[in-house]
Amino acid sequence: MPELPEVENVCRGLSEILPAGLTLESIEFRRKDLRFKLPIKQLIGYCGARLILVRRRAKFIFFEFDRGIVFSHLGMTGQWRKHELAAPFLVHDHLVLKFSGDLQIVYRDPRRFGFLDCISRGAAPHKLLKNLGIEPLSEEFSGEFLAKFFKNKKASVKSALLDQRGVAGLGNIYVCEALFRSGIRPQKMAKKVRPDKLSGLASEIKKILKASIESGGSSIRDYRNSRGQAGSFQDQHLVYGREGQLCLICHSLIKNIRLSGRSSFWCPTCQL
DNA sequence: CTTTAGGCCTGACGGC
DNA sequence: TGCCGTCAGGCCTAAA
Repeated sequence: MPELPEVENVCRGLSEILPAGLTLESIEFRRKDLRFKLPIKQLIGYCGARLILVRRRAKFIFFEFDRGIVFSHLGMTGQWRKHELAAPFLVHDHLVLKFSGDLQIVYRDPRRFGFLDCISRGAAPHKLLKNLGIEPLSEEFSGEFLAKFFKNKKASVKSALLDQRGVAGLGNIYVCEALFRSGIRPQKMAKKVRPDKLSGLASEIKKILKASIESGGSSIRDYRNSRGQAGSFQDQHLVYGREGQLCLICHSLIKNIRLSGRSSFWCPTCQL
């Protein structure tokens, strides 16, 4: 569900709800597993810890504490929401983090593709984090970076961009949109994309991510920020979810092909 | 090393 | 109304 702009919005919202310096007082486990079994003992070890900040890395949310990091991935349908003290729980409310000052946040996730884990001080790099690629909004992400990453890659440019080991944080929506806006067919072999198109691709990726963050992300179905609000960037999608409709640039019919199991929307005229 | 298929889950939707 | 198949913003794992 949530890609980089959505996760960024969740982190910003959580930072407002949870000011630095709060103490994590307890964790309520309403079930023992999400996508993976929860490391309950280790997580309980964070009770009493002071929160330093909440930030995003790729599509992960990092709760940084004085004694280590608790991190969360939202999968397809995960949400972190502020939870009022006496409020009832909903069926898919799985975890509650209870902080000092009666501030609580709840993790809700119908499909349970999300998960929560932690990395304690001095521990080996976590296997789910150690292969993460660079941030697309960083300085080092550029056409030259893509040229290096795409070199010798026989996979489609679409799959290559979804590979979190290269650029970390993109998902299906923003890859479809960025490829359209830079005029590249999703099914084109990564290594065969003309090098002069790669700086355009990198800059369209940055542009679209920033614009989406500003719009509060894309809410296709489930996504809500930590205050329960939907984003509005779906109104600016040019191809995603528009199969069979007219291209807004050239009026061709937008197509949808499956690439490595994912729907890929594109315009046969605008994308070469 | 690479790429692909299957699997994890629930819920919404369309066709019959 | 209800049942069934399909699909969904992610990504790990095993297999080829």
